[in-house]
Amino acid sequence: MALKYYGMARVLTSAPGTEGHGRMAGVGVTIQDVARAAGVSPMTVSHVLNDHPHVRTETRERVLRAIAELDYRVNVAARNLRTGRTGTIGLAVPEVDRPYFGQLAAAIIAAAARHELKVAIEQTGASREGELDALALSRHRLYDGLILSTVGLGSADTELLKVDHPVVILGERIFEGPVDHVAMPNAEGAKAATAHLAERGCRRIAIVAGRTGDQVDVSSLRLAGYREAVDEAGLGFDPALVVPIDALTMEDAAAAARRMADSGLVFDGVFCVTDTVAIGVLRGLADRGVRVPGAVKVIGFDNVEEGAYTVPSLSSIDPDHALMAGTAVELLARRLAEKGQGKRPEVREFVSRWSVVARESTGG
Amino acid sequence: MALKYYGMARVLTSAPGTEGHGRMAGVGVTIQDVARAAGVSPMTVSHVLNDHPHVRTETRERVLRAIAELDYRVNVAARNLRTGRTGTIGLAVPEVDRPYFGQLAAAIIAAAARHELKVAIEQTGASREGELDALALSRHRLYDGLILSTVGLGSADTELLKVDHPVVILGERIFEGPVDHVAMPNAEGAKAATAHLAERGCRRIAIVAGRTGDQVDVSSLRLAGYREAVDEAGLGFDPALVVPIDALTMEDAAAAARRMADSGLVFDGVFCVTDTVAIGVLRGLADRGVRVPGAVKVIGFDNVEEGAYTVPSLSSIDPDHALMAGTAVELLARRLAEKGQGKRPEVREFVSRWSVVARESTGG
DNA sequence: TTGTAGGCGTTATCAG
DNA sequence: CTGATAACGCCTACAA
Repeated sequence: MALKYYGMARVLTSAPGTEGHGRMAGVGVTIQDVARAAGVSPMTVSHVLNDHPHVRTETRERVLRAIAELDYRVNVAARNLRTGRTGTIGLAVPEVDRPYFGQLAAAIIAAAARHELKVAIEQTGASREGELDALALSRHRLYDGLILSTVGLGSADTELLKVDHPVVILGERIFEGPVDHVAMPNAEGAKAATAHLAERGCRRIAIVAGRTGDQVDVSSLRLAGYREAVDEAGLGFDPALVVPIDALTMEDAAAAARRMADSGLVFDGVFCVTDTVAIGVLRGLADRGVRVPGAVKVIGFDNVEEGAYTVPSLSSIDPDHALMAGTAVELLARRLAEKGQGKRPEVREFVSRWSVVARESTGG
Repeated sequence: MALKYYGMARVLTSAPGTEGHGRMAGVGVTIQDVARAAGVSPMTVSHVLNDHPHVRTETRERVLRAIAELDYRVNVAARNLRTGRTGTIGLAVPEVDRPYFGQLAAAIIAAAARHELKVAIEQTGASREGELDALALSRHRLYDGLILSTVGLGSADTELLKVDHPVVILGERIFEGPVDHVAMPNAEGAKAATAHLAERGCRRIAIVAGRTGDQVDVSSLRLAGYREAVDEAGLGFDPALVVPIDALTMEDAAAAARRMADSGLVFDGVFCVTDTVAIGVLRGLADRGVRVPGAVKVIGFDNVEEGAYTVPSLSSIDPDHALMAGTAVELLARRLAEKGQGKRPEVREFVSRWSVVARESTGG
């Protein structure tokens, strides 16, 4: 279907300019050099660098001047070694190129900045090993702590989470885990989404979800909410309306929707376990000429930004990302502060709030 | 338009389990401890760690056993300090939550992994200061090198790029810059996109672009390509068809499209400077009941994954992200290898290839 | 094949 | 208010 013409790649190289790359400022300048230039001891420079209070203003200014002149930069590695901290937290997500995780990462970065923490993003590839790798990395003292957006780890892996640095699990809930976690209102949100479809008149509501294994993955948790809502609405649960897909991607979702339409399955509503899935479903239904919301109503979960711009625009459950991100960072920062104070307080769990965002896809 | 109901957030805390968080393995274990346990010198352990060849297999095994038993982890900070390298490159992008940059980041991470490099993602907020910050950070020796996706820096800032670590500029082209860069085929791609619209019968082709300032920003470069195509197709350039938006976001783009429809502007094709913009435009046109591709044809630039799933699906220019990402990392890795060898070879420039991806939005 | 000495650049501690 | 001393944990260079 997609037609392509090609243009050529090209590589150009140019000779080094005569302006020359002379001496680069700031290379290898140490705190010692600054101290010498300012006529003080290295310690004093360090004090200035770290905003210690007991430095005469005049001395401080002399030091700052020397720093500027020499274009001095602290060597972070040395500081990290000495202090045992890096000022960086890790964020492990399945894939940065999925809208939801991209938006989550942005929110976490913003929240971390408020705590003067930097964020390094790891990709776990949505696999158990990837997640374990991320855990290992922070054990290498690369990060002061880790925010882990799990999908691969299950309740069975709780032992592995007993590491010596703070970890906050984000997204799913690992029951009885030994670490803090920030969870989505998975069941409640899914229930609300499904109920919303029922209110809008749907009687045969399908759910498109990932294959459910462990009971703590998104799909299982949201499927549970779906079932509750279906029961409460008195619609009766029909297994044929549960449509499994291999990966929660637009591609798989679109294919599933086409199959649903082709198979003659009767349905007038679809709860998609994720907005990404919903976008795929919208596309799949369009491929078969199924009108949304006329013939079928669709709702997703995550309230991804793109959802406001699809045609029709996508109804969704908003789990308040900013709140989740902020809380995750907050919990981690608190643990970091507790470090060394020997405190070993209770495990904290935060379940975010949710809201139904009704847009065109449910006849909003 | 968007209706909301709310659910409540809740915080649960549980007492610390009696299973206890006893002694955590691996805390503060150093190479010395391992050496002692294995009955060798610390150096031997280091040799094993770094896969040096001259270690007897039996010794190596003894060491590995000790490492496993003590759950030893190298202290990365110490290693970095000693070696002067971090094994991490920085990637500075405007925002991770824009589809294009998320997908770019994923590609870079994959490419870097092939060179055994880790990637730390910085957000510059699409501002000049943000980009300068990223440059400064790597000067702090936090990263071995930096891939910088510029939008804020202009030709005037080339001086600032003369830093002591490798930098590769990605995306736009900074003319005569002293650093390597990987550029998009901006003008050529834009020209091809516009020509594609003309071939499909469009006579009044509009362009939605950011306000053009410096001549090296995406919008200016792509606008230039647009003009060329319009000229070559003999359509005549009409300034009224150049629609400026403040930010290259879906929101601004949708608003612009609505204004275009409302104002009575006559147009039958739209070249959007970016896929994100195009998605917004599709939405804006839908808001006004303008049929795509019936009444107006639309094409974007970037070939973002989402484009295949919009309704109608979005035609675009594919600049081959994987190739660009791979090349950027390749160039950086080469510079890293050259480091210390005193080589100061010519500046390299790579312009990616492009292809037209024709989908429904241009009547594909 | 293994081990010894020394220092990478910084800051905690404590003394002046 | 300022500074001397001593690590932090590892690896390069060389010696045994």
